[in-house]
Amino acid sequence: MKRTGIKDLAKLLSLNPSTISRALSDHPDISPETKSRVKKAAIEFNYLPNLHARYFRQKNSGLIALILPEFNMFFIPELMEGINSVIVNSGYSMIIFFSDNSIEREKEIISHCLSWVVEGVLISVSENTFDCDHFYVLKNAGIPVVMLDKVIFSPEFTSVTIDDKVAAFNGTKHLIDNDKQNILGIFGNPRLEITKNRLAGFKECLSNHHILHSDYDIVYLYHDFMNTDVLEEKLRKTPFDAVFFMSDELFMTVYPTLLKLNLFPEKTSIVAISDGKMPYQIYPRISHIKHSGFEIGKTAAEALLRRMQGVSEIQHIEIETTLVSLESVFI
Amino acid sequence: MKRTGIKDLAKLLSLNPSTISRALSDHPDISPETKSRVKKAAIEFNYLPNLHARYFRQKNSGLIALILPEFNMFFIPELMEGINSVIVNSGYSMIIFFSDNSIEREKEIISHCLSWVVEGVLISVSENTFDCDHFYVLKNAGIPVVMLDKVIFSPEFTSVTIDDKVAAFNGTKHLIDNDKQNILGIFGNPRLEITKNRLAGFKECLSNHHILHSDYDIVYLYHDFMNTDVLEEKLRKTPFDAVFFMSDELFMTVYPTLLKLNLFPEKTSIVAISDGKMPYQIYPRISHIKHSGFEIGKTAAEALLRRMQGVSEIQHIEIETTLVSLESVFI
DNA sequence: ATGAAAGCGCTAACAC
DNA sequence: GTGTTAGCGCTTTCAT
Repeated sequence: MKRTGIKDLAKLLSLNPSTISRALSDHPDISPETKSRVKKAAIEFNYLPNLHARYFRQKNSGLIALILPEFNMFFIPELMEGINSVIVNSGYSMIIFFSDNSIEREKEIISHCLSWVVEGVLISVSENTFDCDHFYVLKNAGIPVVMLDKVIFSPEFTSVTIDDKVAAFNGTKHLIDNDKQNILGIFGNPRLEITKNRLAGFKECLSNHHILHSDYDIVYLYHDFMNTDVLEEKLRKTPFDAVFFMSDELFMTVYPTLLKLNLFPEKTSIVAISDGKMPYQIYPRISHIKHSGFEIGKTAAEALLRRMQGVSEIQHIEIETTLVSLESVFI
Repeated sequence: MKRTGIKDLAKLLSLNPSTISRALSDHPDISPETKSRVKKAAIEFNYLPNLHARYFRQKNSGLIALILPEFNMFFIPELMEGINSVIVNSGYSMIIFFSDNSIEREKEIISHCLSWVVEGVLISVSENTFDCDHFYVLKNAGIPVVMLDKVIFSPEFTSVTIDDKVAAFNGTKHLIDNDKQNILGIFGNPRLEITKNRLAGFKECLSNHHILHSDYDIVYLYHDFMNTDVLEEKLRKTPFDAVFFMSDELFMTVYPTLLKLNLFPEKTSIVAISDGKMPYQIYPRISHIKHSGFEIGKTAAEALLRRMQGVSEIQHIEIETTLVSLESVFI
């Protein structure tokens, strides 16, 4: 069964296709009576616009691309929910790609976005992305880009993150306030902006409290450097009384080791920067610096829509985090 | 800067647009030399096809729609990863929608899919969807539909789930095998196929082991019936020695209550049907029936591609689950 | 092996 | 307030 198009409606109502088109899009020129006739017929004959034809003609696409590096269970769903909450009523649809943490894949996807004539791009960059060079094709094509969560700072592109440095500072401070002195910091890929900033907050807090380097240590765990054996060795040898995790994922990676060594909860206090779900899924619950994936997604999508509407200022937006202190530092 | 189109390349190489088009798509008529000239120029001048124009002309779209009911952190990322793993090399792109568990939203989205001329639909139905009537517009338009995870059984549409009944049976059996007799079953929306089947497996196992109704109980927790107070009352009054959860989400909802009442881990054994991540995020770990969201997504996407390629048989595929027994029933 | 020309469904500039 | 017409970028039939 062939689907009804504007032409078909035009024939049925003895009107010109352009009149149908205008009536359906509430063009002021068209008389109310014609409009209602057309709309009635459209419903009766199940008319649905062909968006490819429309967007092709209009030289846009109604599409917003979301590019994600991976399938992170802690963050992605909330992030997407936030994005969706603003996109759903904007008339845009969301086309989604996964870069699998590969910069090459990321470049391919960006080409694909151009082929799709997307009108805006939300991207959380891959672990192996260290500059924004490959975004310029988008910029040059007039397609706004907003980075979120995993970002590269650049004066040319808007980004939305949490207040990484403050978050790490406050988390570390919470440990110190609870009389912890030997602190182990667990961080991700040190080349990422997100890691640099959280690390800076961590270190600044320690130095503000006159905690010397001999009394803290840092381990980087990421990708091909998931060497938990080394970490285990370290945990066995050094009597850390607290561990700071820069993320949920890292905590979850190390958590089994902490249990295995009987360090948690008795001997070691823990603080993590977290989306606020994980801390309630373990026992005992842990204090954490709560950040909201939903807020990041929402804010980024709003910023993108603004840029798509022509607002040209580049911003770096930081979403505030809050300390959630559960009874004691580790309960 | 105007983007290079086929016409531009044609002018540059003094060839006809149609020759360019054919060369780029490796048409056998075109001479190898012409092909390489064209391809070289395409790269040099950053030619990227306009997919709207192409698909519009070809009367298809290169799009597969994914319709999800909600943002479930336990399942969605794995599911998407499975789907993505097959779609990524198929030349199709994924356009994603969330129904927010509303049947009206679901219908709107289906219209939208038609407007987008999507070539296939993967759908996990909303909690308020009880039949497949609204899928017929897709079927009539020749667009294959594959349901996954949350499905409605229908002879007209393919579906992919886990072996719900067997999974629930085996989970329950594991509790009984560990000498548990007073079992509480926690289930979701009883109108959903998924709940019916898991419930059937649960009950069948109990009846096979001659456990009478006085020795087990069932609580439904879903959506607007998240009455954990009632559940807490029940847990307080009845000395259950085991709880069966039909899903990760339900477990996570009730887990705090179990801790609060000091029932877990000493007094109560737990089994859940789970994606296999959650059990390692709590302490102590729990035995579970492991199902793979990745497998479901992958299998559903494969089935969809097959149907898109013209294979017409409707199937109901069940993905096998396995019991993961952790040391004892609750460790 | 290449060119010419039509047309996918829709919108918008221009008539009247 | 409605009709006429052209054309978005691409593919494809038909012609050469």
